[in-house]
Amino acid sequence: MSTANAARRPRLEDVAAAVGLSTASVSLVLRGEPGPSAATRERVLAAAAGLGYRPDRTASLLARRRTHLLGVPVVLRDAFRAELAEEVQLAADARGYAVALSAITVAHDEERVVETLLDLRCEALVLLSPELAGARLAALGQRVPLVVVGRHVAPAGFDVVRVADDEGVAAAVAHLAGLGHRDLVHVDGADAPMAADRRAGFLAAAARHGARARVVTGGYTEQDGARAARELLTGPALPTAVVTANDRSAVGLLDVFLRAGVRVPRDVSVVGYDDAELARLRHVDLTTVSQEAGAQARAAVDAVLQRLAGNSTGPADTVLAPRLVVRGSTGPPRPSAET
Amino acid sequence: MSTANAARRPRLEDVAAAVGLSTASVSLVLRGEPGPSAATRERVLAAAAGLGYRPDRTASLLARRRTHLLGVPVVLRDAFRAELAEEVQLAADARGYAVALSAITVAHDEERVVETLLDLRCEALVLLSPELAGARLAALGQRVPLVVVGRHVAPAGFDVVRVADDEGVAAAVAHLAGLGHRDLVHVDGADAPMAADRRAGFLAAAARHGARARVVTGGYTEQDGARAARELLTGPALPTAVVTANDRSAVGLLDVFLRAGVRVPRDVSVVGYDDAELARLRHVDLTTVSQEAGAQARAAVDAVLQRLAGNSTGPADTVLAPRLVVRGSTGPPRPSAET
DNA sequence: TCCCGTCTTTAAAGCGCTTTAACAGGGAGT
DNA sequence: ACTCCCTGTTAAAGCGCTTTAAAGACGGGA
Repeated sequence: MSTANAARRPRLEDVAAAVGLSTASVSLVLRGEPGPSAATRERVLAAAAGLGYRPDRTASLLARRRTHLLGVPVVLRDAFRAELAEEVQLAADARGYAVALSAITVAHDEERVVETLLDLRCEALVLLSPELAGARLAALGQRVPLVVVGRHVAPAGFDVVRVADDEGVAAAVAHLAGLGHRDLVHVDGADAPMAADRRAGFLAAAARHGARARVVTGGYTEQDGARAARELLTGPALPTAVVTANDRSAVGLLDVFLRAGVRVPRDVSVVGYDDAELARLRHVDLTTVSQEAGAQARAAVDAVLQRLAGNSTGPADTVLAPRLVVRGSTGPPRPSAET
Repeated sequence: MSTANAARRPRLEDVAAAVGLSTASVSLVLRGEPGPSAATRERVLAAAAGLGYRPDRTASLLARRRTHLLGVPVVLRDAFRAELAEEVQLAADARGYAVALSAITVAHDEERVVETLLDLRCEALVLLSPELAGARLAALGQRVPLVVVGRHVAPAGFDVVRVADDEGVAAAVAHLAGLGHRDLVHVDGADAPMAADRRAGFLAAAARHGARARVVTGGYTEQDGARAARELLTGPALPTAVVTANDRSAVGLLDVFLRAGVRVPRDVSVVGYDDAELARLRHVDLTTVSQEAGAQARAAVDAVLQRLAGNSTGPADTVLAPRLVVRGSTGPPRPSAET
């Protein structure tokens, strides 16, 4: 207890003093860099543990101009994107990167959150279905390694990872057609990202299967699905099956159907999109198209780390295959409802 | 273009050179500290803007041993806590603090997330309904300013902000009793945080109103509510009203009820808890008890900043008043179901 | 004219870590 | 015995900013 006996956080220097070495050696040992001998390593590690030493990330980062931090703006209210963010954190973790999340809110739009994240010195950004205009994305891509997930946009100075949404919806339609459905409705995602792909996939697939196909304007929230459901209920005749633009919309739609006495899947089959956690809930038990959140997250992290390492061979558009997950919300159409 | 014409990020020194001042002055100006004259300020600001200068947070933090960062572990899958996190970010923002979120996942338990956040040099932590044992919380509170939100735990080296859950449930019961309900069920939160308070509040209030009161084991997820609903449906007689431990549970319960042909609120009234976003959805339209997320978040941020400033007058337990939000899921009991 | 107080500005010493270049101290080779 | 080359270790110079103690500038009162 020389001068300061206040419980100061131990520094590298303290560890060095404890073992009678220089801070340089200790630094090497602690980071597992080659150089120090086995005996030295052991002593240092023991001393560090004894002192309860934890490196000061800030200082370390300042010194090496690296942060090993990935920035991810999140919309906390969107369950699927939150799930995706979680997967990104998992994937980043496995590669030795930490993730800083920052919430997009009314007071903090996407642009501002990006700045916050950059101020935290994130080395790269992972944007989940960003709403930023293409030009803004390109500009941002100039500044920092970037990967855009879940949006069909031409890669320009950044990478894109997404799922072939048209195929996903096509698989859903094929499934319904296989069950005998001939009158399909798509509650679309209006002008949201990927909505166009899903809509096009629906129309093309329905045509291919010779089914009657209608599109109702929807959106990506439960509200939107509920609204579409009310529209369908007041319309002339219910279709035998509905494919929504995402699971949240499907849940809203289901809810309104149930309240109206429409049984699922007896009266109407419903297919969602995303395979979000809520689709997996036993009481919802929604047939849906999996976006393979884990795979997308891993691909995104890999892409951005490649770019960070400078091994990026030009902007890449990675398109993963979706996967139909059949659950209890789909079944054969009611005989009376056919033709 | 002397040596490095690579687009290096401008430093404080560059700004200083541009205006012919020292870095010290520039630093003062940029932080709005008193000292520099108005004329100087203007010149510096102009130069900084011209160069597109952005301070290096890492270096700044290293130098002043402050980060102005609040750490918040989040469970992204829990919509209400995510909403709370969002409110915390808003509140922190208003007070000049940034928020670092880190996701609690299967691979990253609460304890580990806390370490991650501390490594990022968060100055204080805001824990939203943490699951850590009381002793661990106390230990953590020794290390770093801490506030626990939404958990009824004795403050010990940290502050607690919560809502009077027993009162909230009591208000719900009073509302139902006022409508004429005499046969109530509480689908509780099992052993989750605050569940005991809500359960006790329910029993006490029901007794006060002379209503028949039953408690069914539930939990905080849709699954739990759905399970409880199935249990009620197979039981002897449905109650005329159900109070759940939270909104998610209520939604699961509603869903199962609807599928079983039970109409809400005609056959059964349902009250949730939290006033999460999903309760507000038009098609759910759930009567619920607001936890005043915004107020809790603000109180939490204030408490932890006080503690950080050292003005904390001992551990505080701030208990806010809940507020009943009446929506469409409650109504008078069916005449036939009375008595 | 000189001294002093007020208002600005700055030199320089860190913050805690990384990294580079250089330096001991031994064998091995000649 | 001498040089060469390892291997292991370290002194010292930063990283980009903040902060402190002190120096300048300037005007007013004695």
